[in-house]
Amino acid sequence: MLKNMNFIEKLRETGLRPTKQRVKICEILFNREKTFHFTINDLAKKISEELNEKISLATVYNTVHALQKKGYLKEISINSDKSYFDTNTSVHHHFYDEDTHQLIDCDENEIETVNVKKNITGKKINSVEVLVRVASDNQNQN
Amino acid sequence: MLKNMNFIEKLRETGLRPTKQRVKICEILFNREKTFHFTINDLAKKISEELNEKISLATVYNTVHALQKKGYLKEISINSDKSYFDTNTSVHHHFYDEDTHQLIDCDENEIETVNVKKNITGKKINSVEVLVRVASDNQNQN
DNA sequence: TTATATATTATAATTATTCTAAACTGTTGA
DNA sequence: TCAACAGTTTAGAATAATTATAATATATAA
Repeated sequence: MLKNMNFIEKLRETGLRPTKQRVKICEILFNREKTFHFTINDLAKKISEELNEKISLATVYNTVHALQKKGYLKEISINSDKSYFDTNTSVHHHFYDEDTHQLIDCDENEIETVNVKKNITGKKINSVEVLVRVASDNQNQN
Repeated sequence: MLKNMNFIEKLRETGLRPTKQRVKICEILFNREKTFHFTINDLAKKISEELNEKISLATVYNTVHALQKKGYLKEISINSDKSYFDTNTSVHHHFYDEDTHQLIDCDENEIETVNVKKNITGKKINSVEVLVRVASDNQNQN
């Protein structure tokens, strides 16, 4: 999805009814310049900040999963304890800052194409993704 | 840790009291040829199969986390819904079979060294790991 | 052997997520 | 326009995974 898109039309095209909750969630997720990495909790917090009427947590889960299933959101696994979603749904690589727990997208040219030599018979490769974990260079860290 | 190691001594050296629960868990985890990928659930099940007396689930969590903190186990994130541990603690790459939910270690030579060009000021790279997702090549899959 | 710190245990508490069933809303077509 | 229907939202219950608690047990050092 894209910034300033007509979300009502886009949702309808996608086969999702454009309810006011869904439209609002789409505005929060996709009306921005940069990709957005978030947990359900982050999103719920943002909704309650930006909205007068609240959206039920169950609806937030439903909508995020619906958007994911339709290919507008992608789940990223970093920790087992948190489920991150990414508005950038292309196959791409990430930096993960272990100090701030921030996730940063890599541009295509920032990591060279990964050469996979192994082959598993009867299986095709769906994706090849790199996670680069970084942390403070400071020696005095804990 | 290594197969057929004296776990009592090894635990003591590591600064962990060699209780009979910990020794038993080490035997299950490390007395094997190949690396072991498991969830806490897998491990708890294996314990109850191989052992007459049971080990409390809290102890299983405590022990796995203690071994992880000491560097004998490594956590692998694939899905948010399951927490996998790996007895291979080196930086290495994985194949994940999306059909069977099996995790497979890559040998060093099976994926070429990943060339990371991006640099984040003040941060050092802790690890660079690749996850290759594979699935059945069959067209008739769901 | 005894004192002490650490570990285990059952159970309770917490957290994230999913389920449920009733109320509500968007869409279709008469 | 409006009725009917399917899809959606909602609060709250249910579930699952994990962590906390506090009493009991054990390993270790003196």
